[in-house]
Amino acid sequence: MPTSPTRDLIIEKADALFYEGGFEATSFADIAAIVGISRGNFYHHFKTKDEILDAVISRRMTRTRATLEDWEIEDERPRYRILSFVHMVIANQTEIMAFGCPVGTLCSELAKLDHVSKGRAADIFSLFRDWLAGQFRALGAGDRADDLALHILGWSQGVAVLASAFHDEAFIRREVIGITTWLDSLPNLSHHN
Amino acid sequence: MPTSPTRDLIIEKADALFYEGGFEATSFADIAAIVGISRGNFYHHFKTKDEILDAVISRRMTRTRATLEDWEIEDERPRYRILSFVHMVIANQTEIMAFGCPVGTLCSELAKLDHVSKGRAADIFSLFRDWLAGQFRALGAGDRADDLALHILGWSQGVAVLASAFHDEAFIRREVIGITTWLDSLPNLSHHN
DNA sequence: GTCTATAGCCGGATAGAC
DNA sequence: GTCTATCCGGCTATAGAC
Repeated sequence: MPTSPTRDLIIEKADALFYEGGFEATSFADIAAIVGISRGNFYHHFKTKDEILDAVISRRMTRTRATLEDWEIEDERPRYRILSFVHMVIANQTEIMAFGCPVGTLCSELAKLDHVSKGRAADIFSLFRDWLAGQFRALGAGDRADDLALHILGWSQGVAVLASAFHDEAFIRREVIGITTWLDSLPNLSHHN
Repeated sequence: MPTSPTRDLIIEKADALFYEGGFEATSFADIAAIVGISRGNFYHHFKTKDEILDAVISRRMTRTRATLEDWEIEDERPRYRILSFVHMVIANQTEIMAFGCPVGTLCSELAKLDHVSKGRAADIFSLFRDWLAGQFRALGAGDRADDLALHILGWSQGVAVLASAFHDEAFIRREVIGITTWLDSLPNLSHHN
């Protein structure tokens, strides 16, 4: 896969525009205008709009992996690693209240479009899911680890959807406290990690 | 507001198409084709696409109110009324796994489009929210009633998002059991209603 | 690698006959 | 109330000059 500064800039700007305005509603002209190139030049880098989407998803996958690694480096205790995930909804609350979760809303849109890349979008969710399951396993959750991972992933998605619909910061904070309490109350898991 | 069989049919079909394919991705031609009328005739009933969206949201509001009334008639015990809400995600699991929640996905899309009707879409959520809060008040939740309503609404939204991303029926069932258990474990609430 | 110009299509919206 | 015909604009995508 070729790489160039212009290409990278296109992907970066497209990523933001797809998040803020949706994939379908974002046109080549929109991206070209923000990047500062002509529409014609665009096609030197990407032949179709789907190719850009693919590159955007790949970018998000790479960045997600990097974030997960950062969280692992920041704290070796699984409980705090999981809380790093949970606190994302507070760290990004302004964007979430405006545009929802970038992963959840992309999956929802691509599902309705029945787009070929809808599975790849869900793969971003899987990165979080598998990583969270790993942390729950480290906490001694055993076979329940994946269920717990899915549960906390879904919880955060619900927070994002309602935060966007109601623009309610207090709700976000309450739910984050709720998740933290839930985490500490899990039976048979160590409360000291 | 005028009413006619054709107009009603347009709204009904548009409602389904907006849900299954998204608002923006659904064209006048798509709706006209399914309704069985010409595009020109369309404009006799609706002057703009936004007018159709408005009518669709109104239809959903009306139908939601009717559903809430049905749940009240079916059982006078608040706990079972709340469970009627919760079991929607199982009753509609096929559609939810394919297209997500009709309310949540519409709110997400309109938020990104910064559409004038995004607030009206969120009003559908408010119908559920206020009704649920009423049930929690009847359970003796007092000031916490609205928080609990938002919590369970968000929970169901998270289930819908992940059910659609992962197409996982077992996950839906587990979460419904989880909500039921949570409901029964709420402190200071009667467990017999 | 970047540009201009343009093709070709489909979107929403309108006019006017029947 | 329903139709056909049509306009206009924006969209994706292409061709070809520089």
